[in-house]
Amino acid sequence: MKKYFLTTPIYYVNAAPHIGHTYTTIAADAIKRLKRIQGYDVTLVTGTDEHGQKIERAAAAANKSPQAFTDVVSAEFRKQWEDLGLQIDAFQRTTAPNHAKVVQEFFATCLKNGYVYKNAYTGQYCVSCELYVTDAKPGDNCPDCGRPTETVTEENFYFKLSAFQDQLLELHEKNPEFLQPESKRNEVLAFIRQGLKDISISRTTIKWGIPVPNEAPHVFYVWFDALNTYRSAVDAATWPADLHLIGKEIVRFHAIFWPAFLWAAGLPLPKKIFAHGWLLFENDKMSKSKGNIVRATPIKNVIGADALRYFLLREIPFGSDGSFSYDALIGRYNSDLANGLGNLCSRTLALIQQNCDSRIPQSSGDPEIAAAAALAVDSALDSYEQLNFSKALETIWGFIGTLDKFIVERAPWKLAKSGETAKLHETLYTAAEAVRLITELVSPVIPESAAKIWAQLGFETSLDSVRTDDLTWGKLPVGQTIQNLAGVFPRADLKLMTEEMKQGEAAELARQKELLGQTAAPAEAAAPAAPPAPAMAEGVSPIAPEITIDDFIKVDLRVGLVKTAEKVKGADKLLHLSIDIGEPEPRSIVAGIALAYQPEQLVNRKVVIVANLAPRKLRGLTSQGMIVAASLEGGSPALAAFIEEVPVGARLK
RNA sequence: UGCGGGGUGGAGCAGUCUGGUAGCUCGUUGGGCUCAUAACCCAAAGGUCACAGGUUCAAAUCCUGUCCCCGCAACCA
Repeated sequence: MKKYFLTTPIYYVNAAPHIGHTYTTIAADAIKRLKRIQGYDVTLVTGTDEHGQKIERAAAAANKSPQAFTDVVSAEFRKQWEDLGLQIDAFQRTTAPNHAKVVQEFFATCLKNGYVYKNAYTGQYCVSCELYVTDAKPGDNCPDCGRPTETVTEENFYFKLSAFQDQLLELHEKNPEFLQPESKRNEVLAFIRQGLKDISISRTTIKWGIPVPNEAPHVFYVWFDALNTYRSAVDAATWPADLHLIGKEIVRFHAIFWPAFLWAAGLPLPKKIFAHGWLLFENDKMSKSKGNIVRATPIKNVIGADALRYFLLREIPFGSDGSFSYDALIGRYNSDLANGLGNLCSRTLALIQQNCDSRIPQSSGDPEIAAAAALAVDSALDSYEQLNFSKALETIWGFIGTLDKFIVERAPWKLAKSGETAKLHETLYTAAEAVRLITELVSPVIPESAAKIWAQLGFETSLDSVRTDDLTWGKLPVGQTIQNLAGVFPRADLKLMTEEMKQGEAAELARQKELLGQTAAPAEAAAPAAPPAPAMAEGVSPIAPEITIDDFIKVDLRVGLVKTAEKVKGADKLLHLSIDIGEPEPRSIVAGIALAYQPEQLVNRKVVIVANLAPRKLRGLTSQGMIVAASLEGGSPALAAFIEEVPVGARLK
């Protein structure tokens, strides 16, 4: 049998899974089911990426060893997929013993082939991103996360990415199918044309990683380690993958690094990489500060996994960014699943129950509907093949509309009264047979519900055994007895369900926090193999670790009076202030508050500043301190102020 | 200021590559039906396709310019 091997990203476990991870994995599961219908022997791999400094830190914050910490979070991912009924064939962890062996052998081969070398490097390193910042000087901030960089000299192993520049260019130029959607391919081509530099693939500053053989204290750095999970999860014969399903943030690593690594090791490349978009919340990026991160479990508990699957795959064109909201989810559920598919099944089966003694009547069905069905099947399969789920579902639902219309036109309830049995039977057979085809077609997207309808149609076989050949008209056995009629998609009450999901969300958040350890580091987004949206929290951000009074007293907070304020040229967010704190000269302070305050609002206002903060240059201006402000939702600041009169220069403690 | 992505009836989107009747879902209004989950069917209202030029027999679609929105970065000590 033909094989099909697909993967999700290997999720970074510095935080618990949220709906962004779920989106990717659900899509992968749907593709798996689809490929099975097409007759493939399908292997779906997912897993967790568990090494690196961020994990070390998150673990430390939770008072756990890295291994214990990742055990917990990894299990959380695995449990999530089980809860949602996803058909995962292999769940691989980067901490798995066999994985380390695969990575080490992979390295040895690259070394032998001359694509790896050792070199000393001094540069500015961002601890948070675990990345060297090129072109940065000491004191500069990380361009990605904005945190200060540290000057680090390190001996690293390097991978000769530069050696593959032409080959990579050719790969992407000649194989437009290799990376989709096309917009991503263009970005990658542009990136390659800029010129590729060799990349560091080991670290000596990190302990929590796979050791480079005989080269302690070197451990492998994220991508050399994580990407190989796709190989270590399966036996050698299963490689290469037919499809890597990824989020758009990790395109570069999959479309540039990974092919180069594989070439260096003399291994075949994956057939295709597909990057889907971000999942936004009501058109906003999900983020901790906005408190709008959503998790799958509460949604599943309230409205069902299939409702979520259907929503994600129908509402969002695969490859584009999409927007999640409770309103849209429930709206889709009611109009498409309850009123559409659910109601069609309900009326069809009820008619058969009432008029045909619950047996599928003798007929070959209406030829026009049969023809429409064939068209719908072809068109839907075609869209599916392009991973265009939304279009495939749109086509199927168009066919559902055709049937509703057909039933009204035929009015079988009238045929029954007037005794037109032959026509009645033809009508009901047509409806039931169409429902069968629809059920098979939607099964990759809503497997649980499709299986229910399947059983109601009287089938005793598993829906998983359906193949493309079955998708032709007339395969519904005449005389088969329909079973246990019950609504598959009861209508949802918008207000009630939204409320329940929000409550469930709050509870789930609390549970996850508990799981990760109360003071878990607010590990943010940009996690290597993780899709959209930052991790963690909503509402109140976690309280920082405990300090002593001695720690606090180190911070010198003073009351200051704003003397002048002006916008910083060429910067949207910065204001340049001079602030009197009783010193001979007012301080020059640059603050990122221009979006919230006009300069004239601030002059003569009393503010609180951190007076003993190391000076720093921002946009060419020296800032000798920092203004204290509450950080509101969306990141906008509100300056601290006093109700009583306070003298300039007074210290806060 | 760069780099992306957008601006299409009340809402959300498709259509733009490959010019030629502006389409879908939801919502609204009127009617129908009663098998079905207050569902389903029919009909109607509602858009100068952001703006301005240009190419063309013909532009939502191609070209030029402008405006606006969103994300990211530069800059939130």
